[in-house]
Formats: sequence, C-alpha cells, structure tokens
Amino acid sequence: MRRKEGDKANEILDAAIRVLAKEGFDKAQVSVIAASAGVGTGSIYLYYEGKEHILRALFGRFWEKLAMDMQSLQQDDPLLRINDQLGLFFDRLVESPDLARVYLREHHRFLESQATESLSWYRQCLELGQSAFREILAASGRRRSKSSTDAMRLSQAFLFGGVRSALESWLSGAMSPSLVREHTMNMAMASILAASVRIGS
Amino acid sequence: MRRKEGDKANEILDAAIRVLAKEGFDKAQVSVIAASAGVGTGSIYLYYEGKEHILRALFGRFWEKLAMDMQSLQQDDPLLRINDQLGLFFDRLVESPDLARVYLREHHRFLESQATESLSWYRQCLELGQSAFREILAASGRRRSKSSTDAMRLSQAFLFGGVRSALESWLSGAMSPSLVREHTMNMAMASILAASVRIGS
Amino acid sequence: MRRKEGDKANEILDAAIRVLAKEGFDKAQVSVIAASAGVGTGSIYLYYEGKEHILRALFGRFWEKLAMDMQSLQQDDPLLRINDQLGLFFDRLVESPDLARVYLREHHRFLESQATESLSWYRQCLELGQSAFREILAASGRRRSKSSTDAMRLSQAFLFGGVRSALESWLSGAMSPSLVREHTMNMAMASILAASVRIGS
Amino acid sequence: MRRKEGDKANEILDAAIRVLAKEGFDKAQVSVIAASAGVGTGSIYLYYEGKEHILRALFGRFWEKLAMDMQSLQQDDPLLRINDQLGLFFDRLVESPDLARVYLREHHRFLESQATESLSWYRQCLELGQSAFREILAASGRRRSKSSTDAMRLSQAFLFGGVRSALESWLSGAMSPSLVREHTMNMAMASILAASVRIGS
DNA sequence: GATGAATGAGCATTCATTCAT
DNA sequence: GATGAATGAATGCTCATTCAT
Repeated sequence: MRRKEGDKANEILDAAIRVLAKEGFDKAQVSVIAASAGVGTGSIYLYYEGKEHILRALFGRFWEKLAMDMQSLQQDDPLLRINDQLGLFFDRLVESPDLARVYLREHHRFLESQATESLSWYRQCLELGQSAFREILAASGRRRSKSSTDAMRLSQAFLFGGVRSALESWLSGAMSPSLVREHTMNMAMASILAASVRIGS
Repeated sequence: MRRKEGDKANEILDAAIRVLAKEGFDKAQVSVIAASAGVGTGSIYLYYEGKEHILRALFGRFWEKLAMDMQSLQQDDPLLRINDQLGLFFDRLVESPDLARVYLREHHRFLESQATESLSWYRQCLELGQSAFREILAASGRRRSKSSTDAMRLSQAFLFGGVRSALESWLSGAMSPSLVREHTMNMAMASILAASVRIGS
Repeated sequence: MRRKEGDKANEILDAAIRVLAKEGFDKAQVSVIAASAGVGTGSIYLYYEGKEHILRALFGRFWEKLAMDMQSLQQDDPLLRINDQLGLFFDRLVESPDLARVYLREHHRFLESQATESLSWYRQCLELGQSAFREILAASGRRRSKSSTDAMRLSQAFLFGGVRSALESWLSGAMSPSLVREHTMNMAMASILAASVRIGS
Repeated sequence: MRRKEGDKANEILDAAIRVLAKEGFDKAQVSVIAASAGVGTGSIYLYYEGKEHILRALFGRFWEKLAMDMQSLQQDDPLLRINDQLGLFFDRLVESPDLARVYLREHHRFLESQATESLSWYRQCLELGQSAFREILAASGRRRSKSSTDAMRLSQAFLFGGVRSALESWLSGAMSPSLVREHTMNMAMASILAASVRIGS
C-alpha cells in the first residue's frame, strides 16, 4: 500500500536521517536525499526551504514528539520523573541508530539555527526537566535564585551530555543497549542527586 | 636561503582555532586561516598536508599536552586523581573558548580520522583515566571482566560527555567558569562514585 | 522538467575545438569552453566527466566519422584506396583549421589516454589502411611475417606523419590547400610505393 | 670526477629532458627538474628566465648541434646529402629516447615561442636541407618560383613529419632502431625523389 | 653565486537551488 | 504539484617565481 500523499514531507525527513547519518550534513547531497526519499530533487523544495531547513524540521519533529511523550508521563515523584524523561530520550535515540548519529554530529547546528518554532519544542523538553528539578529543590526548602537556576541548567546539561556520550559509546562499540541504558541511568540519577543536594544545601 | 622562521606551524594552528571556532570546519577557508596566521595561503601546505590535517594536528597538540600534564599528576587517591584529570581537561578548554567551541563541534572528525599518531595521545588520556578507575575497582575487590570493562568505559564516556555539555552551557550562557567548574566536578564525582559502587558490587 | 535541449554535447565539443586550438589543452579553461558553447560551466559535467574526457570525446567523434567514411570507399585498387583514405583524413582536417591545430598539438594525449571506446575507432582507421597495404603486399606475392608487419606499420606511421607535417606547414604558411593536398598526396604515394616494393622484395 | 662548474646550465637541460620526457611540459615541475639536476630550485633562475626558456634552450642546443653537424657533411650529391642530413636528425633522437619523447610532444611549443636566437638554429637546419633540394631542382633545370619554393618546403615538412612519426612508432613499439632507420630512410628518399621529379617537371 | 621557504594567482570541479516543461 | 536539466558561485590545492639569507 502506498503511503498517503501527505506523508512526503516525513519521507523526506526519514531519507535525510539515513543520508545524514552516513555522510554528515556537509557531504550529504540534496539530490541523494531526494532519491532516497523516492522524489525528484526539485520536490524537496516544495516541502522545505533548503538543506538547512530539513535539518531543522528533522530535529523539530524529534523534540516535538519527545515533548508530547514527556508531558504524558504520570510519575509524581520528580526524581523518578526525571529518570523517566531521560529514559524516553535515551530510548528514542537507541531505537534509531541513524537518528542517534545525526543527533550526535549535527544537533549543534540545530541549536545554532534560528529555527524559532522547532527550537521551542526543544526548550519545552528542557523546561519539563527543569520543572521536575525545581520540585526537588522546592521539597528541600530551597528558594529560587539566579545561581540555583544556573546550577540547575548546568545539571541538566550535564545529564544530557552524559547520556549523549553514552550513546556515542554504544554506537561505536558492541555493548547491549540494555547494559548501556542501565548503567547510564544509574550514573545520571547519582549525579542529579548530588546536584540537588548541593544546590539545596 | 630563507630559513623557516619562528613558530609558523603553531601559529597556523592557533589561527585555525580562531577561524574554526567562528565558521566551523566546512565553512572555514584555508585562505582565511592563512591570513589570520599572517602567512600566505600556500605556506599552509608547507606545514600541513591539507585542511583535514590541520584539524588533526590541532587536536593532536591538545591531547598531547593534556597527556603530559595528566601524567604529572601526583595524587595517589584514584578518585581524587580522576577529579584532577577532569579538572585539567576542563580548565584547558575553559581558558580558550575558541578551542572549546572547536572541540564541541569538530572533535568527532578527529575521532573519525585516521590520524594514528595524534589519536594515540587521545587514547593515552583515556587510558590514564581508566587506570585510575581500575584502581578504584581493585580497591573494592572487584575483578576485571568484560562487562566491568564496558561499564568502566561507559562511565568514562559519561563523565566526558557531562563535562562536554557543561562547557557547552558555559559557552552559550553567562555563567562564571568557577561556578561551572565547581558544579560540574561535583556531579562528575557523584556519578563516578555511583558507577564504581555499582560496578564493584 | 526541463528537457535536454538540442545538441549540447556536440556544441560543447565544437566549442572545445575552438578554445583548444587557441589555448592548448592545459591553458584552456573549462569555463571558457562552456561560455563558448553557450552553456553554464556546470553543464559541461552533465555531458562529460571532465576536461580530459572532452578531449577523448572530441577525437572519438573525429575518428568515428572517419572510420565510417573510410569504410564507404569503393575503390578496389588498394594503392588508390590508400590514396583515398589519406585524402579523407587530409580533407577532414583541412576543412577545419581549428581541429587541425588541436590534432597537431593534442592528439598524443588522446593516444595516451585510456579511452578504450574512442581509441577503437582510431584503431579501426589504422586497420583499414593496413588492410589495403596488405593487399598490395599480397599482390606481390609476399607472405606476412613479423618484420613485414612492423615495416607496414612503420610505413603507415610515416604516411600519417608526413601528412601531419604537411598540415602543419599549411597552417603556419600561406599555401593553398589544393597545392598542399596535391603535393602531399604525391609524396605519400611515392613513399608507399617505395615501401611496398621494399617489403615485397 | 665532478663535472666542471660551468656545466650547470647543461646539467639543467639534461635534467629537464628526463623530467619532460616523463611528465610532459605542463606537469613537469621546476623544482623536480632542479632536484634532478642536483641544484637548488632557485638556481634554475640563475641560468634560465623561466620554465618556458628551459624548453627553448633545450631545443636551441639540439638544433645548434645538428646545424653544426649538417654543415660538416661532405657529400656532394644533393640527394645523398639530404639522406645524410635526415640520418643525422634520426640518429640524434634515436640515441636519446627521452629527447625523442620531448621532441615529439613539445617541439610545437618551441616553434610557437619567440625564441629568436634558438629558432635561428632550427631555421638553419631547414635551410641546409632546402639548399640541397634546390641543387636537385637546379640540376633538372627548374627555376625558382613561389610555387616551387612552397612545394620544396612542403616536401621538407613531409620528410620531417614522416621521420617524426617513425620515431613515434619506434618509441611505442619494440622495433629495432636499425630496421626503423632503414625503412624510414627508404621511404624518405622515395618521397623526395617523387617530389623533385614533380617540382622539376 | 646558491638556496629553498614563502608566496598567491589561478582553475577544475561540485552541488544547492531554480525554473521551464 | 513534480520533475531533473541547467546553472554558476564558491574553494582547496598547486607550483612557477621571488628573494632574504
């Protein structure tokens, strides 16, 4: 059965992930992405303004889905919720090694882009994490301050970075996803605890 | 004849860091690097085989220095030694925001390159960290195994990734290096402790 | 979509002849050839793999046409047939001084290239000439031998070289093509007769 | 024994022949010629104004020697003298395959250059040949005319071209120089006879 | 005179984007 | 809407020549 017409935009993104994973952004040719998506070169430009915009759309779609799923989490305990959030992030990338590769190598371009709308999904994911973090701090009676906000962001960045690198190890090595996941989450939880204690003190 | 003057090889690397930090590898023009180094375009090729090789040399120099410094650390306690090692890494990048930017965006190219010699410095740095890690595990009576080795590498990757992202936050934000450093090291130590406890159990 | 229009492939070859005649292969710029052909620089690469391939195609086209025309010759007398063959070769170059110039200066590149297909047309032209030569020898009762084959090839080379140089004289001087043609063919026939007598003896 | 100092100019020409034979003019690097001559790159420019001038000097030397030798020929019979002249030309190139290669591929550059002095040696060689030719014509009672001069030049060109191509065959094939020489001279004499008869008629 | 490090003009080729069909 | 032929700006690298030593 043919995919419905309207899905060409997504087919292009899927093709882009395949090609970008193999070639990297700069060596990925638009014409190759088009061929991989089964459309003509020119058709790409009916759906996206240009190569750069494909990248934005690709990450936009990723973060949008993730934001949706993170919002659906029911967990009340903020620490466990962060655990679940990180787990979602991790699982999403582990299930698509190509996407993971693209994330590792090209996400910085997304951040440096001016893709207002797509970036807002990304920021929403960060916000959901920070929100949980704030609950932890609130529970320990700590007030918000400039420095605690900074520290919180830093903690979050640390977590993301740790998970990021764990994924990188996984991609380059021969470890089972489950081992990687377990170990990574363990370290992540430990560091977040350490961070909350320190900030909360 | 005209003699090779001064330290052109290093001046070219310094110029490359400046240009790469601003433009990224693919948009960085060799002629611009040359101009920034105060040499002619062709001179670049007297010192490096090509653009790619500049990148290799750049990271080679970075890891070589770091390996030297890490080897000079006197700290006997393995946990504290890891702390010092990470501190060296962190400080080196914090003192040169341009280098930090290049590290964040282009280090993967270095890893994917075939720069055998330069890569060996990188691997030596990793090895020094793993060595300390092994001491920690040994102290807790844990024998080496395939899974513990994997876990150890994963922990190390997590640490590097966390520090990496902390640097990224620092670069994009307005936080003081000292706050970033303190907080990052705190989380790093916590996660490494958690890892060693888990692996050692 | 835009369809491939007209005869761009041949227009590019014609333009290449004009530019190569004036500049020589190494100083001929692809962009100038493109401009002379009235197409964009990049379009050249839609039709030919590169500068070198344009040269191959150019001589390929030349020898292909010549091979066709040589095959159409009806002349039964082998000596007269050789005369006609050389005449075809001569006339083809005389009618296009630019092509003659390119032939004189760049044909060796064609021979040194690996243009299997194009070269086969060239070899076919040589073969047609040798075939006539062999008939002459056969008529005089001479058997084939290694040395007679060599001598035959040598004779053919001598003929081609003589005609080549006559063209060169014509290009650099102010002689009428008909005078050049008459005189050249005269010498050619004389030398071929001398050769066949010698070989056949 | 070290060659005497003053021979560097010639050593450079010898080196140039070696390198040009292998690489062709455009791909031959001045620095490689210098290295092959055992001198520094810059020293080339103490002896020759540039790459182009090396080529001119190289052919200038060749034609100068040949002119000298041709003048020394004692043969009174003009036809036999032409035979000897061609023989000198042939032998000079056969004894140095590298020079022959350079002659075949690059002599046209020499002709197109403005190397007044060097070209005069070349013209002198031609003149010596034409002089013998004129004697043949004179013997047959033919007066000079524009058309006979042209025809004579054409004949000479034909001869040179024939010999040229014979050399080319020799270089690319596996024929003995003596066979090539004998056969080539045979054809050459036949064509010159034919030419002189025709012109003289 | 010799040298070779330094230079920078020059060019083939690629590929994102356009637009006639 | 779709297409892919056509485009031309953009750039890494080479190498003849120079000139400080």
